[in-house]
Amino acid sequence: MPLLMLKDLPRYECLLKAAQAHPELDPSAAEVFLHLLRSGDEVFRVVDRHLARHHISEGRFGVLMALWSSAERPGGDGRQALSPAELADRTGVTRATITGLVDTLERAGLVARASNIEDRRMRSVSLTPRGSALLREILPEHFRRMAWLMATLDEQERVTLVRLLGKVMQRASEEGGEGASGSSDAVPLGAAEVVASHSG
Amino acid sequence: MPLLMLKDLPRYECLLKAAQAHPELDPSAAEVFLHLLRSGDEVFRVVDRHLARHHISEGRFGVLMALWSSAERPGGDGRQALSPAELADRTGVTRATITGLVDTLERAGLVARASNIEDRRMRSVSLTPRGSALLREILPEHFRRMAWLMATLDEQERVTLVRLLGKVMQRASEEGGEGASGSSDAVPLGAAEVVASHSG
DNA sequence: CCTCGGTCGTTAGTCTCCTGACTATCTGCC
DNA sequence: GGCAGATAGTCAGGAGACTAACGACCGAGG
Repeated sequence: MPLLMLKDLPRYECLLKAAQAHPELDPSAAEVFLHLLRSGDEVFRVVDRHLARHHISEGRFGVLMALWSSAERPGGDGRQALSPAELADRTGVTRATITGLVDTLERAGLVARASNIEDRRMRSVSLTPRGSALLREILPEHFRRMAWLMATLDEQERVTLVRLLGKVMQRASEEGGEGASGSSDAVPLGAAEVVASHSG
Repeated sequence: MPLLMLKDLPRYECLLKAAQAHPELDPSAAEVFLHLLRSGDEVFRVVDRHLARHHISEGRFGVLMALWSSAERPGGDGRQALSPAELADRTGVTRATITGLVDTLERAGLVARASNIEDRRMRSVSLTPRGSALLREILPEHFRRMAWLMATLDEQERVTLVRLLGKVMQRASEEGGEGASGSSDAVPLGAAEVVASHSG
């Protein structure tokens, strides 16, 4: 995931200049867009550097966290078992990817697979004691890094940031059916109108 | 890059509950962190779906944009040539990765390599007419999508968002030497103190 | 001249993740 | 009972990114 458009963000004046040649370009929108991608990437790297020291990749961590958070639920303390399909759903990757991730984690002794008697297609994945131990070792520092990163923001700023990001995020995901409906190459929805009304 | 921790963000109450068991966990920091990564990912997907229709990946697009933005500079109109090392620097990937990306782009006829007479180690990469044409075809929709995504935010909100993201981004990148200096497994800087003063 | 350190682009090998196709299994309808 | 369709997990192949190492080349020093 390391790599986002241009490394050093263009100055705003450059965006303004580019907008003259490209009427579709909304300079302030572009600025937000670039800042968002860039800061997400930067923040990700900070925690990824930590996880990498334990040979945990983003994907692996996602699986471990999914199992962990399901174990923290009201039920029993050690009953954390999810099917690969559940894991795929919660981590947002395909089932095929989960197979590979679980393979690696299983080889490392961090998770275990078990068969399901009732439905023989299904398998359940659960944290081993070693997997739990690793998480207990990793998470404190992981949490510390999140807190450290956000320490520049006061509570009010955090609330604002979450609210604004939420608006953008919803906008981005609501357009999920764009590839299936609108299709080939045109503007997904009424995007052209929105832009026109905004820039004109 | 699609995949970020847990797909559906935990509710704030869950974070509060988890914080009881893990004193290092700052709930509001974690919420910002998760929103940031998640929204960055979501936003990225929106533009990536568009680029993918033209068989342009994130990395390829980065190279094209670097060449394009260097061509838009004060100099001549068609003189857009950068060395692979320059491209690596601007897009934030290694020179080895650039070799692969340029290979693909060259095979597709979008860029061309040329030798440098003065320094025979160097080669210059430039957009072909076909590459320029593709960009002219792609960019309007690309810009429209950025504008559409941000259309939920008014100018004031955009300014605020850029400012807050800037603070986090700077924080994240200033810690760049963290792996080299602090090293193996401990807290990078005075992170523990920051957290303590924040949560206590 | 010519060697030495540094830089350039490339190659080789590895890793993660994705897409698409495949096999095994369950379920509902005849 | 037996077959169609959906579903679960896996396999195969590919793209992108990294590190480590290489051969080619420049520039400064003896």
